[in-house]
Amino acid sequence: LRVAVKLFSERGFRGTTTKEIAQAAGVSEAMVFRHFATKVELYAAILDHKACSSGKFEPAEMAADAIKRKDDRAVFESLALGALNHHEHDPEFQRLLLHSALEKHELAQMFFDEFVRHVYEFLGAYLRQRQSEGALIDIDPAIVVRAFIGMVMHHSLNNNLWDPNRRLLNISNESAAKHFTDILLNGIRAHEATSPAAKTNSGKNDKE
Amino acid sequence: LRVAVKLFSERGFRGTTTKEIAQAAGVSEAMVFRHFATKVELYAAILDHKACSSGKFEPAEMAADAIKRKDDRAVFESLALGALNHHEHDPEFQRLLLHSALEKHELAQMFFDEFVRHVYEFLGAYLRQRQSEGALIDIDPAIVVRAFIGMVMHHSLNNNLWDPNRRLLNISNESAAKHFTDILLNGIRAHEATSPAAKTNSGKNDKE
DNA sequence: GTCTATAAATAGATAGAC
DNA sequence: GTCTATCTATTTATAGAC
Repeated sequence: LRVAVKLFSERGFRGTTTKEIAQAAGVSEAMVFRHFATKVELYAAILDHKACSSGKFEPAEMAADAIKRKDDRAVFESLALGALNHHEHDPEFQRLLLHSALEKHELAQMFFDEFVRHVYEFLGAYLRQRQSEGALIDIDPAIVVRAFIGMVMHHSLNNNLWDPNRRLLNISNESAAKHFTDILLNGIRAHEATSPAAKTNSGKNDKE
Repeated sequence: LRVAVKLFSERGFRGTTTKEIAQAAGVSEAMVFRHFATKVELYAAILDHKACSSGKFEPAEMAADAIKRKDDRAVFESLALGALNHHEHDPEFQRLLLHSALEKHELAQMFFDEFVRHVYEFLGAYLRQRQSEGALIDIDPAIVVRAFIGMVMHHSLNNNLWDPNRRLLNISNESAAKHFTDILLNGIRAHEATSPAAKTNSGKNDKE
């Protein structure tokens, strides 16, 4: 049951045997096939369950308050923190999703179509509104969403997959969410605002 | 041979059978075991070869010129474009790497330790230098590297894995590299520079 | 070098007793 | 519900002829 999730997330569908699942669960292999007619049925049930429980992570609701206040920083920071915490609390989900995406299971596509597309539309609409208000520069909102989700997801991927000991970067989710938001909104260039007179004396960077 | 790379990248190690490889290559299964004693030996040879050929993608060299000129934009843009083109030209590599990372093959860890760590040190050093010169804000360089690599890698991952038809975002690698660099360096907020008098009249965002 | 045939182990799945 | 025993197909790997 729960142990099947763990094994599938670690070794993928084809890499996990029904015998291993039964053994790890402390029952006989026959028991597995009592509850699920086939191995794929078991896998589908797991992906289904995970996909549903990930629905709990509702971006629109999490950021609803910040959006009403038009607090760009809070919008992105709360979404990033929510995603990072979600991935840290349930690292199996990301592994399961990656495995099923690589193995081209339909559930991965379903997740993408329903969840990811939703985020793009949702955040894209907000960005368009803020652009029309002159608060944000003129740039394809989809690129902004791609960039921000990239920062967040890649950070989770590093923590869960590549660098679990966090040798390259070891920061709290709060700090990561804050810094990613800072970068997205303000970039990393030293702003002229901090030294107002410097605006014209940096001829090196021709484009501002 | 070449066909084994394709199959392994599509279905992973355990998901690919020696029979399939032989069949796809147009030879008998026995031939596979003539050239490679075991299946893992074949897989290791492939990962080894891919790891080496990815060494061709040398970040330090690609951006050397831009670094000498201290052209931040060119540094990041050239690295991003190089990575995006590399992934587009050889999508199998990213899939192979992900599969081996999920399956915890040592080659994935090796790639991370040697290549990724290298990029962090290399870009981190450059960022530190630019910070000391006052060109960039005071932020942990590792976070900046994580954010930028995140944008680039996640974009490639979307193109190769999640959204190969590019329904959510369909832009050229050149455009993606440019926009990611823009965001990293300047953020997406409308700058006061474009309307100089506006500096104090936006009391909404308390922190600048 | 290449094949057919086959061994040995393991996979998913079922039968039937308790 | 749970088990042991077993079946069938597949998978890795080998033997030996051409």
